Amino acid sequence: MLTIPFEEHDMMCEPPFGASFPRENIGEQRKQDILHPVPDDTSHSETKDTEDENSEREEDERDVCHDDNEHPKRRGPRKKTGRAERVKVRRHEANARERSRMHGLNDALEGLRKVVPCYSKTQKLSKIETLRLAKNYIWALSETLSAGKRPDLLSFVQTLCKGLSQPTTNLVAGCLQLNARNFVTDHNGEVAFSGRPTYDVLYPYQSSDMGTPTSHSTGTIDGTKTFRPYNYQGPYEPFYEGASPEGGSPHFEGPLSPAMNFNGIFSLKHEDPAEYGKNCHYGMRYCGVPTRGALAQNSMYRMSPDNQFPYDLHLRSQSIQDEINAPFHN
DNA sequence: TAGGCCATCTGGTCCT
DNA sequence: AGGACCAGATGGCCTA
Repeated sequence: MLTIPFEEHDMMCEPPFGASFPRENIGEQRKQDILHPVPDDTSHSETKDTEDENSEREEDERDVCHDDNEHPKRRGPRKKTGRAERVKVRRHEANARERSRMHGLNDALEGLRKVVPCYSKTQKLSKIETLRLAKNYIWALSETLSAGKRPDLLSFVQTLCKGLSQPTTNLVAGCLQLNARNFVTDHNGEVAFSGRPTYDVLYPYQSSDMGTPTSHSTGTIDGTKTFRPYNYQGPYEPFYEGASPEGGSPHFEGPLSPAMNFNGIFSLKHEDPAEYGKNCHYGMRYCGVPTRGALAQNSMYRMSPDNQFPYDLHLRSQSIQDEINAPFHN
C-alpha cells in the first residue's frame, strides 16, 4: 500500500545532493508536487513497499539529475540500489509487455473462436478446445474440397469433434442442431455416433431428387422424418484409413483448390441476435455459403427449387443476401 | 472440495 | 541492452 505519492525521488535532485536545476521536462503531476511539496518527514516514514512502488520513477529521476554544468550528480552508495531498482523497473516493463502480448494472443484466439463452427459469447470454448476445433474444421473442409462432393454430415461432425471433450462435442452438435447425446467422445478422442441418422434433416434436398424436398431445415432429429440409412463410408472415410486430423495433412490429388469462403458456414445458435450477423458474413445452420466463384454447376451445395438456401439462412443484410442469391438467378 | 481454466508473474533463451 | 517468446509456478474463479 502506498503511504505517500511518488515524491520520494525529489530528494535525489535536491539538497543535499545538489542545487536547483532546470525542470522543463517534468510532468503536470510533478509540477503539482513542486507547488505543493510533501513535508520532508513523510519520506522517512515510507514503507518498503512504497519504496518498491516508487523505484521506477525514482530511478528515472536519478538518470536526469544533473548539476548546473550538466554533469551527473554523485550518487554514491545509492548506485548499487539504483541498479537493482533498474532491474525491477525492467521487470515491470517486461511484465506489461508480456500482458500485452498475451492479450494480443487472446484477441487472436477470440477471432478464431468466431470463425470455427461453434461460437457463443456466453459459452466460450476454452483455448485448447478452440485450437482443436479449428484444426478439425480445417481438416474437414480440406476433405470436403478434395472429395469434391457434398460432405456427409455425420462424418463431418465426427471430424469436427475428433479429440474434443464431451462438453465441446455436445456444444458443436448442438450448434449443428444434432442430438448431442448421439455423439459420444471416447477415451481416444474418437467420436462415435449412436443415434438415428439425421442426414435428411440437414440435407433436405438430395442430389437425386433436388426438386422434392423431403423435410425442412427446421426439422428436428427426433421428428417423424424418413431417414436415409446413414452411410458411414462418407467422403472422409478414405482419409481416415490410417490418417486423421491427429496425423498429417490430407492427401490431395492435384493442385490445391483455392480456399472457398466458408466464413459463417455454421450458425451461431447460442449467439445473441445482435452478434449473430456481426461475426459471420452469412450465418446458417449447416450449409456452405460459397462465393460467386465457388458456386458452380456441380457444386456440392444444394439449393432449394426456388434457388434459395434451404437451411434457415440468416443474413447480415439484404445486400449480402442479394449477393448470395445473385448467381442463382442467372 | 477437486479439477479445469485462466491471468499474471517470472526467469531463461534467443535474436537484433 | 532490450525485446520477443516460452514455459513453469502461482493464485483466483468456476463448476460438478
